[in-house]
Amino acid sequence: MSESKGKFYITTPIYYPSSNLHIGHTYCTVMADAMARFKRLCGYDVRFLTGTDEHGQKIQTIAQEKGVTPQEYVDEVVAGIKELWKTMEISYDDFIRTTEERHVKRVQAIFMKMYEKGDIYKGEYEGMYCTPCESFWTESQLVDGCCPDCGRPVQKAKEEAYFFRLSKYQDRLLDLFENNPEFLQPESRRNEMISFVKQGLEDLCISRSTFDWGIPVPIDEKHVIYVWLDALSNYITALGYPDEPELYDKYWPADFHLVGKEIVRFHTVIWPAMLMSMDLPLPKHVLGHGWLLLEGGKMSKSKGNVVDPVKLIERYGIDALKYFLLREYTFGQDGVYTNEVMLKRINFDLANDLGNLVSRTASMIEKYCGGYVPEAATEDDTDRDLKKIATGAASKVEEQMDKFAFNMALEEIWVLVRRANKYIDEKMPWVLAKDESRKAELDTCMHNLAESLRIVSILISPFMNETAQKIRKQMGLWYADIVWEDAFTFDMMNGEQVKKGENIFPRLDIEKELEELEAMNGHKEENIPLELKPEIEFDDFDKIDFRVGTIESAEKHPKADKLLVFQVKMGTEKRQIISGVAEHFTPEEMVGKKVIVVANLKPRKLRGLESKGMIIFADNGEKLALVSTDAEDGNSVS
RNA sequence: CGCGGGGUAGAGCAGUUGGUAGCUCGUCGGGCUCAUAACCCGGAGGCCGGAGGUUCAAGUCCUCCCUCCGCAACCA
Repeated sequence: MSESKGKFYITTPIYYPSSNLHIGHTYCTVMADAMARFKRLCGYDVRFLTGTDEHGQKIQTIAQEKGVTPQEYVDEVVAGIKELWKTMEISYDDFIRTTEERHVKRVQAIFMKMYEKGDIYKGEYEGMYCTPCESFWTESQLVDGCCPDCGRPVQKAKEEAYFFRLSKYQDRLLDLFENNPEFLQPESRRNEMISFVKQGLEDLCISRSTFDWGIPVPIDEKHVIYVWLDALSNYITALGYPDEPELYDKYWPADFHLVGKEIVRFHTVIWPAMLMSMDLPLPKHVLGHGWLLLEGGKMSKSKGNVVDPVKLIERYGIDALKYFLLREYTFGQDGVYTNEVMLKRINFDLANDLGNLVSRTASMIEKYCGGYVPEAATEDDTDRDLKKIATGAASKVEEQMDKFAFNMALEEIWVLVRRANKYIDEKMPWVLAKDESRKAELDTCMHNLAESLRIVSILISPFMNETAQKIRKQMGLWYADIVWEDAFTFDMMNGEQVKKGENIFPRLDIEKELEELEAMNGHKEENIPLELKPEIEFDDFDKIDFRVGTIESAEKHPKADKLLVFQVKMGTEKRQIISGVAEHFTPEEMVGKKVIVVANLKPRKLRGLESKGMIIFADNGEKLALVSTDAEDGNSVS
């Protein structure tokens, strides 16, 4: 019985169930899971938390569109997420949902703590308001100057709201970043946050009254608490803070918050400030990991290029996917996902190196030793070298895992796998087997290979539990639990019955798999309804006056990279229209083109220049295309 | 002068505190036959984005420039 080396509390973000999760989410969760399993194996008292962030306007809106209650909607999505984690053997200790009673009441308690501290005050929130939707929007959320939901115009409006004195903690936050370089990694993110805080922090609006799918503000039931305040609290409400603090006392502060780079700001500015306000200890580390990108750029649902982890798991197994994600990418940096990269990893590392090693070892022990692991009887330099690498691997893995360098940790294990393959070639057991006088050497060789695989099975178990078990089964180690310390010791095996089984990772025909994966993506069902904005009346449409225009000249906006300034002729009238298309078109190629213009759009200034109207473009989510016509300019379009 | 990160062999990437430039894949040649056409060895292939500077010594430190990518601003 090994005594605990201390506690280890690790978290993933709680995911927003506005749609199904994609491979980017599983990437983060797989890393957290691997770390949790590793620490448990090393003897830490681990707590691994994940969950879902279920409040907010977006959820409410989606539920409305689907004609269900928000609760019904999130229940369904969350069931799917839990199912996915089960399939992936994610070993979380707790799964928190922000709609759970335990969370709701504790967030209210947290709000009151901050309120009593004097850090929350009532003020006025000013923004763009859409009356029919009862929604506030920021300038940047507006689509064509109108409500992004219903497309109707918005007005400036004020409403009562509660604010958190974030500005008060500016200096302490800066101090945190500058004096505790360990707090936020990687360093590039830390630099970003330092400059962000230096720009000055404004107080944060932490209540909303335009929708009600959230946790009510305890002192004012008309308001619900801002989703980020709600969501960030999960890391301590799940531990029972403040009313049942047993787990809290044991595990807080968190050792690691694992988060995506897009939410680093919330976890390293708002969250610590909240904790400071409550006089609670801060998390020890926040790690911002990178994104998995596709060749075209970011993964997003609207582009329809989301990689579905479930399909990959069904086809290649959970361990292959986990191995690939952890081995291929460097923590903290973005990585590019392609099917080909994944297939190559699986084939070269898992099938060729590890799978084949297990296969050849098992079959030789069966063939040369009657299926039982013999004792070592001799030792030469080659044997010593193998043993050295085998027994030294565990501490190298520990070293890399301390840095969250999953890819390097796995690489260290594969140094051993490759060494063992090489060992076979050096020893040439098939030659030894033909010479009765060299039986001792042959035994040693088989013994050492079995030992190497025993150690490999321990080392990979946090990353690929299923595979570890398969190897142990074939090596006759079914009777023993996996114990980390055993990875430091050689010569533990003697007489185990080896039984060659199925190939643990069958070799893939990459060309063929690529085609089939491609086909799976291409074979979308026919006639899937598009995701559209809410239906409009003919009257709404009729309000728009489309006209044909000829672009007479075009130039870059002097003060903005993304804008082009066009002079457009529409029949008798010439006017200036600005479009955010500089990334897609050069000014030169636009001159002379005939385009469709929304001619009666309210004029607006863009970075100092007036734009009267808007030019229509087609957008596939990635690239814009001209919507052109050969009609005469000035013609109306309807 | 908004903030930040990159540019290293055909591709994808490592290169800690400055000391002979590495890994995986591909490619060419060889070995082996226990094994999943797998495994092992060897070769070719780099002005480490460019130009200056510091140093006995620079991929690594400093300055400037070119270029790509995020964020921010902005996309009527």
